[in-house]
Amino acid sequence: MGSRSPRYRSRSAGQPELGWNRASFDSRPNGAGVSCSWWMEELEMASDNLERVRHSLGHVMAEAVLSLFPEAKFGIGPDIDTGFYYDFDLPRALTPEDLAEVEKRMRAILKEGRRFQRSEIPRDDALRQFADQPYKLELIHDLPEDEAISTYAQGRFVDLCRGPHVESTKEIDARAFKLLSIAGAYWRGDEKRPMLQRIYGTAWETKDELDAYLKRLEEIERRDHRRLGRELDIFSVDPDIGAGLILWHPNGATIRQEIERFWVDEHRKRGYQLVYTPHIASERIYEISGHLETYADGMYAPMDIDGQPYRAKPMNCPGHVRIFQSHTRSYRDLPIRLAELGTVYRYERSGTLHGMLRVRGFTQDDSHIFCRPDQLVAEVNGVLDLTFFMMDTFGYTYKAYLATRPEKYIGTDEQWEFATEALRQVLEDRGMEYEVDEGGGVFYAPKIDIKLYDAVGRDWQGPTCQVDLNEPERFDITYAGDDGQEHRVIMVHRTVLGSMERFIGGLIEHYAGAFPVWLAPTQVAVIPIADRHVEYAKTVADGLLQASLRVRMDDSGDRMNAKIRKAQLERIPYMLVVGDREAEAGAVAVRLRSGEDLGAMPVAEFEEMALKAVREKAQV
RNA sequence: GCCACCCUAGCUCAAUGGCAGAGCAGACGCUUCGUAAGCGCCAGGUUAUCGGUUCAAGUCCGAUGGGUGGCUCCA
Repeated sequence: MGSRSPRYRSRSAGQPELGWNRASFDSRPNGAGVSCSWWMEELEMASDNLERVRHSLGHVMAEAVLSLFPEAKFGIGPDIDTGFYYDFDLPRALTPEDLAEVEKRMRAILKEGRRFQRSEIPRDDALRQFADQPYKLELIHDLPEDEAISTYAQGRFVDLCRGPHVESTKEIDARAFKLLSIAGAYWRGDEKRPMLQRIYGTAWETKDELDAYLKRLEEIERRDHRRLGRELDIFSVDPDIGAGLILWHPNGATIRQEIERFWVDEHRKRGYQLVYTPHIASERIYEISGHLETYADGMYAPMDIDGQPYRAKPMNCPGHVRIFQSHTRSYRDLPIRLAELGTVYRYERSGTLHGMLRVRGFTQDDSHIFCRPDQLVAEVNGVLDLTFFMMDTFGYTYKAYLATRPEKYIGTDEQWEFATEALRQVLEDRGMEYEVDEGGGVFYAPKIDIKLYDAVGRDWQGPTCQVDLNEPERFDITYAGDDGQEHRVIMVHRTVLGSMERFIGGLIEHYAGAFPVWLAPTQVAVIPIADRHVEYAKTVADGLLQASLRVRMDDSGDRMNAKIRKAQLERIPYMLVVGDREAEAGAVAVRLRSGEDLGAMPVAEFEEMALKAVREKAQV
């Protein structure tokens, strides 16, 4: 693909973008019983009133902080999806104890039943009134000359603010908010400017809603892929290997191999050709591609090979382009779809690294489709077919966005028009609901982005499909048309999973560690009740192993109950308990990780059932 | 990278500046058990690393590495 990767909105960044969810959560580790997302609706229903409550609480918090720190300087304090925050410049760092004290003072203020009073004041008065508040002064200076400047007063405390607010603090349920965390935040998001201290709070209409939200945060913590990754022995990160570099343990490697196998099969079926490209390349290729110009910050320093600078590969596209260009291509050859599970290395600032979700080396499921203009619509359609098929398989729901030309862009208006319309046509023809993300494209490409919603209703940046307007020019990629002339190739970049690291990290949370049978590192645990059953258990396990099931037989000295508990904690889909009765009958007693007891059945019957679940990639 | 905080056994956590401990996991022994933890015993540590203050540092100070929550940025 081109010089910039698709925009990703990290769900791990910022306060979790979560709404309140009615679904009750099962605290057991298999995560059974978590139902899907009402939360989006809940968010949309979040009334104007709730926004006013949240914003008003921001002011109340500001007053509480001021009473604690008379020298406090104020930044901004808006309401957000789940509450509010306010940025302060304070003489010292805040501690968790301060948070408790601020919260206490807020409750006292709420109790007083303050009225919020709006005033519109002349600019000069505003400048005078906030003379000792440099950040507020800056905000005032940036307001248009003709715009009225308004302030809100709640008793003695006055803040520059557009509003609106509740009438009185009596409208706020003092039990329905909570201060959550302290974080650094640059003034106006600019890292060259001072770093302020931000206090995040969450606020709801009622205490029940607050409790539901806090419970939801706990559920999300239980699903955290870093925690489950360690507990389920899926991956680790070792400081001596390096931050942001993932070690895939056998369990993680099994999951990854199954997904990669699935991915390879589906791509072959759909006419993709698989390729491999090297992990390092001469700098020359990145001069041609333009990455050295536009992506240098994301690339590692050059290494010297025989006096020539080489770089770790940050993108797969140049290699794919060169494979395409290794022959002259005729219009009859197109489309050519090159795909690679291509490992790339990109510099990420240390503070942004996060488990498997944000790393410095990762494997993209990358593909570049080289086609003629008249093939573009069909190709994009094919990409979406594949995309939705795979996302359905993993049980994600999704929403499509058409991202159009941004302010800064390269290429001609005609190119943008052509490419954007092709994408739009595909979405229209499919009768899909989609939103237009005006100006949300990358500088070299319009694109279709798919946002995924997981089992607890969180959104993730998912598949993306871009019509690259940069590299065909830079590399001068052409084919011979039926007129014997050279024509410019259309190049589609697309990824379905994104990267194996991020996708599987997300899957861990989506499934809460309880992978469907086809992905489960161990699919079957055979549990002999007493030592005399071990021999029979071995026979059963061997048989299933020969049938290509991933089986483990537990011949430890533990009691059956303990063996079951261990298997449960590992989220093993099937537990086969074998005792005298089963050995006698050539049967196994099947327990599912949901706790359901299917009773005894012949081994052959179980084998068939399990293989069917694998084959169908059943969501159990 | 920046701000704040954190780093004690594989994991989760104790220990006023004064003898480094527990539970789980692990090894071993006993128990042979019918759907989520049987009992006992043993082992496990240069308290992330390096340096400093102190009679004495897990504890106080500094640096480095790593992590957490954010900011910024992204697959």
